[in-house]
Amino acid sequence: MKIDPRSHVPIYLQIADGIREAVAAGIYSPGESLPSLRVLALDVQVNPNTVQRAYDELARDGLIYSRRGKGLFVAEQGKANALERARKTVRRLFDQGVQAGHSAGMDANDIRAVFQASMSAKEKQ
Amino acid sequence: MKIDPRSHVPIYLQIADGIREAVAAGIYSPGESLPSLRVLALDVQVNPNTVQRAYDELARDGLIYSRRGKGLFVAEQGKANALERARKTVRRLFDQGVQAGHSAGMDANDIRAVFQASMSAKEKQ
Amino acid sequence: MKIDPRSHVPIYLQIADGIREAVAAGIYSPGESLPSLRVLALDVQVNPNTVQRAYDELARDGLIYSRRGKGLFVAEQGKANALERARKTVRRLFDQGVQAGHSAGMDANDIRAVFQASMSAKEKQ
Amino acid sequence: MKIDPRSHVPIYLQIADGIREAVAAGIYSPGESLPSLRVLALDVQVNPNTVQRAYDELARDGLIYSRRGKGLFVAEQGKANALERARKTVRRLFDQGVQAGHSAGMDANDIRAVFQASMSAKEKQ
DNA sequence: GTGGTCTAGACCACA
DNA sequence: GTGGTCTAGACCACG
Repeated sequence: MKIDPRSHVPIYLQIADGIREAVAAGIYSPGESLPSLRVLALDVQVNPNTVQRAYDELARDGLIYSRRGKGLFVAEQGKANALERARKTVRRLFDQGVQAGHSAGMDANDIRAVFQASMSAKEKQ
Repeated sequence: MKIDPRSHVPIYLQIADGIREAVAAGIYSPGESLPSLRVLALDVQVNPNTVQRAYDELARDGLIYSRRGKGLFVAEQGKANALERARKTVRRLFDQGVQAGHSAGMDANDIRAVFQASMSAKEKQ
Repeated sequence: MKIDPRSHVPIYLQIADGIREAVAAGIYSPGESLPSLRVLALDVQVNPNTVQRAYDELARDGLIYSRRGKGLFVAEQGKANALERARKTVRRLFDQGVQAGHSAGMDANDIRAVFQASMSAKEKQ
Repeated sequence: MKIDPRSHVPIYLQIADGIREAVAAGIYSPGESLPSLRVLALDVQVNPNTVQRAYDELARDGLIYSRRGKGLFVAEQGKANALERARKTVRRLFDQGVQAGHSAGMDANDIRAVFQASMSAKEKQ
């Protein structure tokens, strides 16, 4: 997982989003255990409190749950849940972009062109 | 201009973005004067200092300039500047959306479908 | 005289400085009359109050004096006065530049090089 | 850092310039943390908001960056950035001085003499 | 009237 | 503890 400590997006959210995406993409499956607080904290080089906050966020969403003394696990509905949420995130970002372009006087074709450029850039990666 | 005081986006940025879009869309033209600090503050129901910070942001970007005792004016290159910036904002949002979808395991068609939905929703407004 | 309404330097100071330099350079001589408020205001396209403030500034410095009903005149010591002041202004600007360069870790040769560049640029005009 | 509250240069700019020079001179190095808002505010005897505005200025220039909850840090390109900017500041001041002298009828030798005096005065400090 | 700076003090998010 | 935002209200410079 890539963490950018200079980003204005809080680190705990970057971590939570990274895990959400990993679950949605099937990298972690329902029932499977997640990296422990300390392991993940070492991995991404942040304070364990920060990782804790990320896991709290995910638990509140019902994406993961903890079993005392056993660790953290992906919930049964975790993957569907994460996918649904990812789709909403994408939709929200697109809505914002479309709205911003529209407000600035761009027409539908202008906006579509920008989207195509964005898709092409991604495919070339 | 619509301001959402509960948004996580700072009010001063919401105001700055609103003006930027207005300039990009030609609502305010180069050389024209903008609403005074106090007038806009009353209009959007915030403290004049907050409006000033928004105008400050725009002045630093070269979108507007101030003449003490006279008021605030749209810079000559203001419209081009704002359009350019709006385009970049749209592109950044789309890039983020595409990236988020991709990370969550959505394929290009999934992502395109979400974009289409977003465009359709906008057109229906 | 060139006035830049977008400059952060107040217009009345730009006008006062312009006249000071003109007197120092001998464009206006002691005993000679200066353009009237209204004429100068029309010339540089500003409010007569602003020109008045510039003339006030100059009168306080003893560079010019007014004769009621007759107009404004350059004082006897005006040219020497203005030259002395110009020299001080130049010295102050150079002192600031030298100080700024020094504080930023530039050595004497670095600073001299910048000065030479500045002189060369002026000569080429 | 020396702050002159009676100067016409706003306090926040005096602070920003002081930090810029310190970075250019290598007193603070890339990656290193800067004094916290509150500490610096106590140090220079001004309101923390004023210090924040200074840091804001520097962050917008890319000289420093902030990490909420952690502190303020010198950017990787901070030193080069600051040096470049310092050079421009020196050049601007010299240009202004040369221009002022020229407008007042001083010739190149007069102007050079003032510069030499300025350099000598600095060396004697 | 205009914009610009500064203070005091509040509250929030983050680590 | 850190930085970030906002308000209220003061005072100044300018035109």
